[in-house]
Formats: sequence, structure tokens, C-alpha cells
Amino acid sequence: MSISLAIVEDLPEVREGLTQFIALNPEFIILDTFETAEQALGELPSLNPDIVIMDISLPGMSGIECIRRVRKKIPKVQFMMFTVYENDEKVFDALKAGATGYMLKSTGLMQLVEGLKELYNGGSPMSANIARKLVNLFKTEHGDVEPDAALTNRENEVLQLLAKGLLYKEIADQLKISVGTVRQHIHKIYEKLHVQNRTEAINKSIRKVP
Amino acid sequence: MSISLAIVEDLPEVREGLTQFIALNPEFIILDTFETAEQALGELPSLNPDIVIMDISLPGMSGIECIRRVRKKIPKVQFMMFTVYENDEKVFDALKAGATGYMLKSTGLMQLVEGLKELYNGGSPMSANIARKLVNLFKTEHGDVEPDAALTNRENEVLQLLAKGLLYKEIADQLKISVGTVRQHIHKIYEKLHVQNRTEAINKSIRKVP
DNA sequence: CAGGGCGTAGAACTTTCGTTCTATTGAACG
DNA sequence: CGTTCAATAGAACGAAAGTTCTACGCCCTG
Repeated sequence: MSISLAIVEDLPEVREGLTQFIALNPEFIILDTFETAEQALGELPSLNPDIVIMDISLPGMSGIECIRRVRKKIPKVQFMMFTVYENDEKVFDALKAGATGYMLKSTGLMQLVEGLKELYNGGSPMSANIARKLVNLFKTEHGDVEPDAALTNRENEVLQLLAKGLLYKEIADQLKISVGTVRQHIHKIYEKLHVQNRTEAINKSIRKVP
Repeated sequence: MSISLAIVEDLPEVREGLTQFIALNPEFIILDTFETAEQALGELPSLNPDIVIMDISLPGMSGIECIRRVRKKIPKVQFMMFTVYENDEKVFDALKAGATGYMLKSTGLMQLVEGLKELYNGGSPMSANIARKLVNLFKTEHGDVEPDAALTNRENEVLQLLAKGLLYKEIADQLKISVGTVRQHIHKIYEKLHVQNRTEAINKSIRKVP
């Protein structure tokens, strides 16, 4: 059972290099290659490959936008980013859009081929540098909180209500305490979370837990 | 310049297998090996290796707890998990504790050695299955916010920034428009969403909390 | 080409938020 | 038994947020 591929890559040398190298490997079948996201967008839904190897910087529509749109039509296709971009924004945007593999062009074709197999088997192969970005983000969002940053029970109650968008007065009424106390609790919460306002506090605490 | 290692692993066969295989590779020096987390905890701070290869299931203290404690003393040491555990909780706990590499014992020694090099060079090598867990978590937490159809493009842009907790002034700066306009957009947003303030708007559009 | 939606902008105003300071009570701890 | 901390509370004040009104240029559509 072979793995069917499509390639979206504007540079002819890279595209052909990829095609030829992958063709050496009998597990893969390359169904088609595209130079632009627009072309790919038209053809991919009917091609329905197992995996699309996707560049990011393309003339016209970006590879990321292309993923977003193609996935609406054929959600089970896997996307392997294969690009030079290594900055956080591009990486995270690609993953948000639905890419599940992310290999840098600098890591070489051998690893790419290994990665394609892993991707097909449900893994998320990625260059170690890319994985590090994810790990770092994960740690900033879920990292062990400093001891003094732990909120008290009461503070957590207040935070829950705060997160609903209630006014201080409404929170006070609901908890049967005064507005002054509410203010006090909230002030402490902001202090412990190192934030300046309600929205930041919510983003830092509530939204973290899936 | 060689990479110095320590190994924490209770099973003698695995420990010795690792030692011997890695010894074949001249880039590495194994400073010491430990059978328990407690032993490691005592010795690692003075050994100060570049990388610690860490098992999770150990008699007594777990490898994860060990990482947590060792990192307090020598924060720059890198930890490579090398374990059979593949369930989400263990993986995420290890990463929270400070592990930066996570390879499954099933992936083989060759890849482990490759991973050690990548870890030393600032990457986060991990088995593709482990990376997939991270990617999935990332997507559930940062999943694309499909812009609310009722809002105009501009209004959606403003809402995104509003949701980050930015001040009106900051939103204005970022979008290169005046604060008056920002106020105007936000007012329209609240009107369309039938809400009274920032937090309610975010709950209704982005977080979809009822 | 008139009308409507959109994006822009500012003025004037009220409400809410957030900070700072001070103070009291009760529980926990060594 | 003093100390520390969570929870309570209020006063006073400045900083943002949010409302209301007005206005203009642009583009699209009937």
C-alpha cells in the first residue's frame, strides 16, 4: 500500500528535486505537482492525496491560506510543510491552519522522506528547532506557576465571574460581598498573574485548560 | 568539543545497552549513570552534564519529579526523556517539568543519538507521535477563530486585538487608525453581538462560551 | 445618482475599571 | 502570643472604557 503525494512548490529546481528523490522510494506515488496555491486549490479536492507537501512562500496565495481552504473540502488530507521559514509566526500559523508536519528545507530529503512515513502513520514529524518552539510555547502557557502566583479559592471564584464579563457590582452581589472587596480581590489577582486588566487575566488563566 | 551525558535508568540491561551504544559515538562522553532519581538528584548538580537521559518510571521518585528538582539547581542542563510512556499526561507533565526532548524507547538508539545532537544544538527532538500530541493540544487551544460573519473585516480585526487585552490606544496604533475610530468599531461590534463590554464580546465570538 | 454600508474621525460625556491606602476580623502556625 | 495571610470593606482618585452625536469620503447597487 503506497502513500500518495502532491507537491505545491513554486521553485522548479526544488519541485523537481523533490519529485526525483521521492520517486526513488517505492512506497510513494506522486500524483501531481503544482506551482501555485491557486492551482492546487482547484485540483487537490479531486486528487485527494494522502499527503500534500506544501511550501509557504508562493506567488499569490500563501501555502498557509491554501491549507486552510483545502482542508475545508478534504479534511483528512495531511499537510507536510517543507519550507525555509523558521520564525514563530509562520510556524504557528501553519499549525493553526491544519498542517501536521513541519520540516525545514535545511534538514534534507532523507529526513523528509522519513517524516512523510511518520506523518502517514499518524505522527507529527518536525524538525527539532520547530518542535522546540512548540515546547517553549507550551511551557509558557502551562509551565509550573510560581508559588506566589497561585490564586486563593476566593480569588478563583472572583476570576470565574470576572471571565463572564460581569461588572464589579454584579460580582459583589453574586458573592454577597462589597464592591470594595471585589476590587481588592481583583487587584490581587492581577498582581499574581502579572497582568494589567481583565482580558489579560482571563487569557492567562481560564483559557489555558482545554 | 564533546557532549557530556548522564543517564538515569533503573533497568540494568537498558542502562548498559545505552551506555555501550552511545560509547560507539565519539562525540559523547558519559559522565555517570544512575539507577534512581534520588541518586541522580544528589550527584547531578556537581556533575553538571550537558544532557541527562531520563527514564520516567523509576523506583521511588519519578523521573519527572527528578527533573523538576534538578533544574532548580542547574537550570541549563537539557533533559532527554527516553521512555515507553506515550500517554498524554506523562508527556505533558514531563515537558512542564522542563524536559526538552522526548523520544520513545521504541524509536531506536540511532534516532536517540541523532536526537541528542539536536538537543545539544537547541532543538527539541521528539518522536513523531509525541509531537502530534503537542500539535493537537496547540490546535485545540489556538484553533483558528473563524471570523464572525455578522462583523465586517475591519471589525473582526479589531475584535482580535480587543481579545488580546490591548488598550484602545494600542489597537489604534497597531491598525494605524485613530482612537476615535477604534471606539466606533468597538461600539458597532457590541451592538451587533448584543453585548455590553469587551469580555462578553470575546466570550460570544471567540471563546464561544454561552 | 441617490441611498446605504463601511471606514474613518473627533468632541463631549458618563460609567466602569483599576490603583492606592488604610483598617478590621478570624484562622493558622510555630 | 505575636506574626502572617485570607477575606472583608471603604475612600479617593486617575485611567480607561463605553455612549452618543456628528461628519466626510468611498464604493457599490438599484
